[in-house]
Amino acid sequence: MIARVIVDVPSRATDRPFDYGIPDAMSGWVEVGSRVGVPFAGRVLQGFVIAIVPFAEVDSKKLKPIAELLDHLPPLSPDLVELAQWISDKYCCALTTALQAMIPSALKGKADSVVTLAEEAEASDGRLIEVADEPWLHYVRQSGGEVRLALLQERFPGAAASIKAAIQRGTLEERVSIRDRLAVRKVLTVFPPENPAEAEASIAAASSRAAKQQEVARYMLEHREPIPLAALAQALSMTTGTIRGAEEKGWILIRETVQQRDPYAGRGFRRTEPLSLTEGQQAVYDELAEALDNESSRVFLLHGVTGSGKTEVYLQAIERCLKDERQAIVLVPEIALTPQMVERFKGRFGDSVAVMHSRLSSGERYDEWRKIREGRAQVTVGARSAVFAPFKRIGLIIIDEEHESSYKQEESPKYHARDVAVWRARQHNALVVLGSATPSLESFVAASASRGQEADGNASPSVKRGATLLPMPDRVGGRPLPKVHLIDMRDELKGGNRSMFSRQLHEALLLRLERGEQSVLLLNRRGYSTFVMCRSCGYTAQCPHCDISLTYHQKSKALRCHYCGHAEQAPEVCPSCESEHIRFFGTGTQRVEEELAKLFPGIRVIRMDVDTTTEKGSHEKWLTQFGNREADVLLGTQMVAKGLDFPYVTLVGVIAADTSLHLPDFRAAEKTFQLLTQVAGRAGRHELPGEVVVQTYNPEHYAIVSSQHHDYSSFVQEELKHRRFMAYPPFCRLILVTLSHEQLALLISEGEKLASTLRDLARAAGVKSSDDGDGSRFIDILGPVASPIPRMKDRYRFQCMIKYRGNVGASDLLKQAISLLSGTNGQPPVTMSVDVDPQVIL
DNA sequence: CTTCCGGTGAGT
DNA sequence: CTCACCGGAAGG
Repeated sequence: MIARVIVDVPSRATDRPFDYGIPDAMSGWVEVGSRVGVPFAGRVLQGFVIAIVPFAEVDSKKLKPIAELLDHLPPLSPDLVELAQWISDKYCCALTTALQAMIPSALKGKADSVVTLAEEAEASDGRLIEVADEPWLHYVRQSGGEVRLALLQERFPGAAASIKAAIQRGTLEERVSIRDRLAVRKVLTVFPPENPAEAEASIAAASSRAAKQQEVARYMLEHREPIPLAALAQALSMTTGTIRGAEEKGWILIRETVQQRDPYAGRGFRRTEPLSLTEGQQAVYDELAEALDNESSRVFLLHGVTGSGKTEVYLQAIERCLKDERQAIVLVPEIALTPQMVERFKGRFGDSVAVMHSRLSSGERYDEWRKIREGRAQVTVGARSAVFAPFKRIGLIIIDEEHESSYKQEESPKYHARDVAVWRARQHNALVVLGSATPSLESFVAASASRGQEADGNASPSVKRGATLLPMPDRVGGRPLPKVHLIDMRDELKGGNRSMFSRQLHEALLLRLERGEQSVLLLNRRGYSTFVMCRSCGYTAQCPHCDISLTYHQKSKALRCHYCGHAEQAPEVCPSCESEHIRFFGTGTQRVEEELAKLFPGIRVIRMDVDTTTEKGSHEKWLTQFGNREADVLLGTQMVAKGLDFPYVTLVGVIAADTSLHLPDFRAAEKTFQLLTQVAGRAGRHELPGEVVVQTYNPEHYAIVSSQHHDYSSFVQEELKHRRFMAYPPFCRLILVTLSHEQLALLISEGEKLASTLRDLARAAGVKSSDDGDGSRFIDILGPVASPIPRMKDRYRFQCMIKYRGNVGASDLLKQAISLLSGTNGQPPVTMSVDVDPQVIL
């Protein structure tokens, strides 16, 4: 049989299967989804088997055998391979890129050479025959005649030529293989003896000299449970030597065992029982349960206001799914994946939960992944990439806060977890449940269309239909949504208040301090940043490699570029006009913190932003402190808006609601509405009633007014009008192509070429190029224009936007156009990055 | 994306 | 005749 392999070279030329023979020793082990090492262009590369076929496409002379099989259990299953193919097609990326995205990074092996000293090189007296006095040769001999080539090169940097010569001559034999970045963690573990009766007799017969060793043996006979060597030594306060002594006498066993890194080890999760559901929850649950029983793939949009108890519905639906021996995936936005959230799932489903998020080390993530792969977990809670969890039989995929833009991956493969989930669910006849208090317009339109309640008569036919809307309009326990006060900051200024706190917010904060209640303050950070500006000439510090302002880091007193990492010393005087009035504007949150300290002496503030949460576990630490009421105010950026649930929070303040409103992104209003609604939902979730104060300069804007009244549907009506008028999603779809090159002129001409080729192809396919507003199909190619960041890492950037509606084969046209581009004779080629359904247009 | 290979031209 | 360098094609 022949294995068709995708090699790990992410370029267009190699993005196709290559055939390899399966050696007899591996037959039966190599499967679709296996990870293998294969010879390719004179080296060994990692690859994935995507098919096993009886005949090769090339003649057998060219065919080479697979060099090695990298795992016992294939890391991917045939359904994931199929999914990868869909992703590579839909999101225009190399198949290997999609495949790689599905496995933990610990498994991304790189080729590594091991050199062995050939036997002929040694004479009978042990002296080396060929090159006697090379120091590296002695080193190889000392290491048992075998050593990693990389290590040898590292130890003997000057010996490259002589090592190479030795390999060519055959003195050294080179063997190439793929080494994983990380193996399972092994630990020495003590076991009770195989034959307890025999051991017991032997212990009794032993002299009193080995008292300590006898103690070890008796302990193991009594407890019976395997225990890590180090832990036992500590428990009995002795050294491991004593325990090893007991092993030598045959009283106990010491073996290497695979240790599971459990990031949540030693943390007790209080077991919870299903709560009784409210009427609203029950109705939703019933519908999900029935759909689960039908075992056909469906998509539900669970539109529940904040505090309506969506999580309990998820938990019970999962329970139902598990009873049926099917597994469940829960996706949560990265920043909402708080210990609180994890606790709810661990508390209900215990050890059968695997947790996956970016704050785990790569080893921890690998172990959680294996827990799923080996069938020891039935539920996974994780960020975006958990949609690829290697379960065998998925019954349910839940996407909480489905509107979050973090479900879109910004690097290749630029997939949207929501779309991947829908596709994967179809493979498994599983349900997708999209949950949100503020659904994305795309999902909402898809769900309304299927219900026959047209959200808009002209909703695009390209919008996927067939989602079922499940509304949950009431909060659990009949608690009212918090009252939202809009404060017009223009009036504050007129009234002579130049502080960043309105009088009302000031008073509200004071009241919480008096009552000992807590407040959450949100700084809508987009628009603020930490930059340097000269107050006399207006100079701002720019990155020399990217067209972007440098950010100021207070700790290191340095200026840094976010995009390329360039760093320089912060200047003392303006480099342009030599004025001393150069100012460093700190993060917005820093400024707010300072002002709070000034206005409310003794106030305890926890500040959460990129500066204070980069350290591992810091995020968690702050939230625990706040939960323990060790602070009065939790101040932060978007991360304080999501998923937090603290009973003593009765005030939410939004310092400036509109900083995100006027960004040049068609989703600006939607993002603002979502953020305000989410953060308002943090107040008054328990017994104490909540209050929200929103400061704004645009109190009439529909996004702000709708959020004041918690009125999703009027926001949607208004926003859909704008989107339709401007022909933006969900009334069309977008593909953003970014081109970059060192040379501006070449970049522009290549960009023009791409755009005109695309236009020609579209015309030839008979698709009209403008939107008639009647919902019919069209494809429009905009640009090329300079990207929002026109230069990054010394490369200029231009972009084309493809806007289309209906089944026009847009990505096929694009792929065709890219392949038609005639090289750049002599110059390095223009790099192109394709973003299908981009979330951030900025 | 690397590596290989054949072609060229300068150097021994 | 050898060697370094380059550009283009192939990689199973």
